Amino acid sequence: MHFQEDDIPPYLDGLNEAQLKAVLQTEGPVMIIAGAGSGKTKVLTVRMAHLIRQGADPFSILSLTFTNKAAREMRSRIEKLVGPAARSLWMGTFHSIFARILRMEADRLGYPKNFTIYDTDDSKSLIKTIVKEMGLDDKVYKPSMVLGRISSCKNNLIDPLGYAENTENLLQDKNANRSKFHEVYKAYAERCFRSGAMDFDDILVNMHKLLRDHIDVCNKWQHKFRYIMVDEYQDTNHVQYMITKRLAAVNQNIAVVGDDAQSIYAFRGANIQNILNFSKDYPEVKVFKLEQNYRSTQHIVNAASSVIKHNKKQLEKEVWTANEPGEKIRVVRSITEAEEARFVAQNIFEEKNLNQLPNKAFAVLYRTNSQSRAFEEALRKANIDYRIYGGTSFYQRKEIKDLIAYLRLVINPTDEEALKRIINYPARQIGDTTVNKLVYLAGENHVPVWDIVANVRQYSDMGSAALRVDNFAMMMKSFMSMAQSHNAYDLAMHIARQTTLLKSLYEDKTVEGVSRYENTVELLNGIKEFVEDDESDKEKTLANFLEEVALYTDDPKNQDPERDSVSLMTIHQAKGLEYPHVYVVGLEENLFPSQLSLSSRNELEEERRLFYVAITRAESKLSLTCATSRFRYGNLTPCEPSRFIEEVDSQYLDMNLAGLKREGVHNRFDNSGSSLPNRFERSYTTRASTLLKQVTPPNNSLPPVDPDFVEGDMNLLKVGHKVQHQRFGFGEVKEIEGEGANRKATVFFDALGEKKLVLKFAKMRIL
DNA sequence: TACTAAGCTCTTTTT
DNA sequence: GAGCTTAGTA
Repeated sequence: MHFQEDDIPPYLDGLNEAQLKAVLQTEGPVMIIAGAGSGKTKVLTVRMAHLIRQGADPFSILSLTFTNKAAREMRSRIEKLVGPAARSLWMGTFHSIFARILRMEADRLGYPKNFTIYDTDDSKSLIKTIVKEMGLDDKVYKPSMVLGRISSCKNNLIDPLGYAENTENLLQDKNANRSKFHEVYKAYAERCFRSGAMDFDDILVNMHKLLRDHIDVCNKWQHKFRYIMVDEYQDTNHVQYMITKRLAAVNQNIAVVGDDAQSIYAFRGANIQNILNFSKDYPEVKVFKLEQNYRSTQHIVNAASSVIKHNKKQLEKEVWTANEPGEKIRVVRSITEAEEARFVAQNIFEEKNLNQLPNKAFAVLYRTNSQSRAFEEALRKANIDYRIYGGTSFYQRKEIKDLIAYLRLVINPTDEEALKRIINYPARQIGDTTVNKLVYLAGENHVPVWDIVANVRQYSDMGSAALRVDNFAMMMKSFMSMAQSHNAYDLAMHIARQTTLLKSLYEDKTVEGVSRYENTVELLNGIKEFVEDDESDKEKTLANFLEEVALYTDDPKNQDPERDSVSLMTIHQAKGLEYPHVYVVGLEENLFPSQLSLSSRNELEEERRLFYVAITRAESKLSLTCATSRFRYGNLTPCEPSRFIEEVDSQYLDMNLAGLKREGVHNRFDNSGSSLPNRFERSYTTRASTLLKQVTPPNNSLPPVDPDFVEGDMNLLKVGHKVQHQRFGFGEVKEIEGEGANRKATVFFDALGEKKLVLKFAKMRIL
């Protein structure tokens, strides 16, 4: 299709040549290799808008993404282009789209329509139960390890039978002293099926099975989806690859978008070969390369290229930008993570005021979720609003999972994990002994545990416990019948009241108790909103709500676009996002690159791609920060700067800005052997009044804390006292100054080695 | 069966 | 440090 100059529809305005070509090539297989910041999302959304404008039925367009955030972003952008028609698109994550299809076709696979989706906790709990039942050593068969192996089997479409038939697998397991693994896998699969439950991987595996084994169903969906688009194709794993290939087999209109330099999900089975081999699968493929970066300054783009070129495996690609050179990348090294966080918070504060920027212009990116703490604290103290993505989400909280377990059981009584969670919560005198018996009977009779619970007396030889189990069953049955006639909110509220869940949380006036109560109320409000939401065309059933809870793992509180806050997230979550100012923090060897990633899979290249993703999030200003020591597992450990800092071409780096210790960064490269540079003899000050919270009861190796000291009277602290500080470990008081609550102690901490770190601190315990 | 204190283990990224 | 398990007690 060709347009005259003045003929170009307005929605195609502002596309460069490569982007326009990629948009207009709507038929046949298309591969778009899109460098970071090259307008990939723009191309995808405009392409969909273009299809719709050309008369394609939105219901015939399937667009798959990896994260909910990406799906949401894309939906809102398309809505701006084509209006409400965007709602009819089949757009979402692999998991949410396939779950939707599987619900329609569940009977074909022998699953109930209301099948449950097990989250990682459910899966691990089930594995733990199975390992216990089989009498295996739970030190060898650790739930996370077992689940990890099961997951990678599923991602490669190896079922329990196929696994057990492969002698190589069995030999490998035997050598690793886990020869029963295949039996655990088999039991796990059977148990999930019996519970009417799919785990995350099952959603993919079963989707594949559905298309493979049911030709009529496969045919239906193949014809339905005339156009298929896959975002982040470099992150697809084998089963995802097989599904999309099959779905596209009839129309062959498949467009994949990706960047091999941003492949960061090998740990969950992503196969970079999928994108590298795309042209082999579709010889007539049209390839478009988007190489102009519109997002970042020259310094950032060039720095990113200078790092990624250390990787061997990559597609040919030259990312460039016409943007300003911009500022150099700042490198900052602090003493501890707390100081690192304070630096970032203060820097955000200054930049904000200097350049009149909103909070949402800033993002702090880290390798692991646990690193968020220090930054939360620093930002809170600086009075800067922030939001944390990921980590323990709202739906992972105990009180939320408890109430949701009731709802899950109502919808799908065969859900074993939900049943086990609540059968004795709140306590109703049904202990482990009874529960184990029920589960055992279920296994004996090859029925779901609920069947036993609902008919205890038929199976019962358990005396008075039977009465209590029966009462529980009666209560659940009343909820189930109520579900027929009431909406999700009324039912949830009824359950929360009837089970005294709400009341007991309300009566708990501890800080945690209050927050648990508030969370539960919030969940109820969330259900109410879901029920009353007219926007979405989805049915307002409880089953749909539970599906959202299981698959939309991001915190609903984080989705308010109006809220002006600094974003804190892992680099994985930052994929596809961009911010004017970015701080990539915790750049220390063994943390980023991660020790585990290097030792278990030797994935330095993937870690480097992750670093590449991190720095290409920044539009104009980028800071790389690290600490010289960090508390890990409760111990203060020295840290070396990440090798990735070294890999950035130094002409793009500014090592002399605020707080930078150039010689600090150089220390590692000097081979001086010491990880703590001399210049860290400096002082810290904290008010004595913060002490109270920090005094903890003595353990057996320490004498009791002086009660007067607990009262906050610093006068008892004398030179020579041995103290313990929560961050810096053990040390000795060298000097005392000031009076009362303002009294300061200068302490030398031995944890920091020969190099003395002098602190003025009151947050400590006397030994 | 329920509750508490002490002891042990594991630390990555996501749907 | 946190989360979980175990042992001991009510």
